[in-house]
Amino acid sequence: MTVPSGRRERKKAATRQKIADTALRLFLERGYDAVGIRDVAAEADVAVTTLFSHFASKEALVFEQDGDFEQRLTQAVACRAPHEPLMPALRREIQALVRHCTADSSAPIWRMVDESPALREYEESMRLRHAESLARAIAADLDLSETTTACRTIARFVIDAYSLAREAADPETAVDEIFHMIEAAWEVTCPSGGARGTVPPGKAGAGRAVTSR
Amino acid sequence: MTVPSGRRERKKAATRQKIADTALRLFLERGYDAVGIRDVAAEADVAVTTLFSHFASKEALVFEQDGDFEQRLTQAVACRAPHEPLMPALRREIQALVRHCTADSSAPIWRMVDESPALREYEESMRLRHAESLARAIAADLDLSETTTACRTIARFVIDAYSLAREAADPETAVDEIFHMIEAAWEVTCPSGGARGTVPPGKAGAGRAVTSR
DNA sequence: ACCGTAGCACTAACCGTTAGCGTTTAAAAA
DNA sequence: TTTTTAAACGCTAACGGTTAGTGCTACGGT
Repeated sequence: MTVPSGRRERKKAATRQKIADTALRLFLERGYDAVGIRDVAAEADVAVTTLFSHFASKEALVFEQDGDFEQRLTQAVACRAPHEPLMPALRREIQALVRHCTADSSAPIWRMVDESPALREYEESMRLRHAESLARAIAADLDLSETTTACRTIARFVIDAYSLAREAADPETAVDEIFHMIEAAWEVTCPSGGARGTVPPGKAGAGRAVTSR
Repeated sequence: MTVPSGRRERKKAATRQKIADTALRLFLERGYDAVGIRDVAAEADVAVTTLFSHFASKEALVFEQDGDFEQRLTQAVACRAPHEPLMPALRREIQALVRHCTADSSAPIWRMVDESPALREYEESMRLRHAESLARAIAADLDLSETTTACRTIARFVIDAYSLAREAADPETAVDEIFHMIEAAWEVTCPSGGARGTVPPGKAGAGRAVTSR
C-alpha cells in the first residue's frame, strides 16, 4: 500500500493514453455520435470494461484529457502576486483559457463538442463543479470561513464569462466586456477583504476603481 | 390540417397526463433511479414507445410538467408595465419562481432532483436554453436586431440567480443580494434604455464560426 | 360514407454502462 | 529468494434508456 511507483504505473498511464488518443482520433474522424464505446475499445485493443476503469463515461474521453482547468482557476486566485486585486487576476486567467480553446489547434474538438448535445451537457455540469471550487477559493482568499452567496455568485459569473466568450464572435473582446460587468457586480458586494473601504449602499455609478487593462 | 380540436386532442392530453402522473407518483414512492421506464409504462398501461412519443426522455417526465418557466421570464420582460425598469421586473419574477419551487408542496420533487445527478444535469441544460430565450427577449426589449454579448451575459446572470437562490439557506434574501450585483453589472453596460454601444465599433460581427443550432 | 393520418402497440434491437468472475503480473512482505 | 497481495485487464452477460420498423385502430375532415 505504499507508493506503487514503477513499471506498473507507466503501463497504466500508457493504456490510458492509448485509449484517449484512439477515442479522440475516431471521434474526429467519424463524429462523436457515430463512434461507439465498443469501437473505441476494439481500436485501442482493450476490453470495454478496461476502458471504463480508466474513464468514467464516454464524454470523459473527450474532456478528461486536460483536467487542469479547475486548478488553473483556483491557483489564479490563491497564487497571484501579493496585493494584486482579485478580478484582474481572474480576468487574465480566463482570457488565457479562452485563447487556448479558441486556438486553431483546438477548433475541431470544440466544434465536435458544440455539435453533440451529450458533450455540451457534460461540459455544462463540469462548469458547475468548477464554479463551486472557484467559490471556495475566493472565500478562502477573503478569509471567510464559509462560501457565501456572494462568493458563489461571482464564481458563477466568472465561469459564465468563459462559457459565453467561447461562443462569441470575438472572444477576447467578449471577455473584457463581461469582466467589466463582473467587476461592477463585485464592487457592490465585497470590495473589503481588508484593503479598501466598503462601498455604501448608494449607487456606485459608473465608477470603476479596479483597473481593467 | 385545421385545428384538430375534439375528442382526439382530449384523449391524447389524457394519456399524457396519465403518464406524467403515474411517473411522478412512482418516482416519489420508490425513488427516481429505482423506477424504470418499463415500470412507468406498465403502470400507466401504455407501451414504452407511446411514452416516448409524449416525452422526449425519462428526465422530461419530471420537468416537462410545468413548462411555463421560460414563458414567465420572457413575459416578465415583454409584458411589464410601461416604463418600468427591466431589472426590478425580472427580480420580482425570479423571486416568485424561487418562492414557488421552495414551497413545501414542491419540496419532495426538488429533493428528488437534488439527489439524482441525471436530473440535475437535465435541469442545468434546461437553464441554458432558458437563458438564451431570456437573452433574446432582453435584446428585443432594447430594440436590438441581434442578441449581443451583454444581453446574453445578463440573461445568464439572472438564471444563475434562480439557481443559486434555490440552494441558498435563505432564498429570498439571496435573490435580493444577487440582483443587487446584477443591477450593478447592468448599469455599466446599458445605462438606461438607449441601445448604446456595448461593443466598440469595428467588432460587431454578426457571423459566427462555431455553434450550430 | 370514405379516406388520410394521428395515436398507439408490439417486437427487436442498439448503445452506454455495470456486475460477476477469472487471469495475469508487478510489487510488497516473508 | 519465495510467497503473498492486489491492481490491471479480460470475458460474458446483463440492465436500463432509447429508437427503428411495422401495423392496427379510430377519429376527423371532406
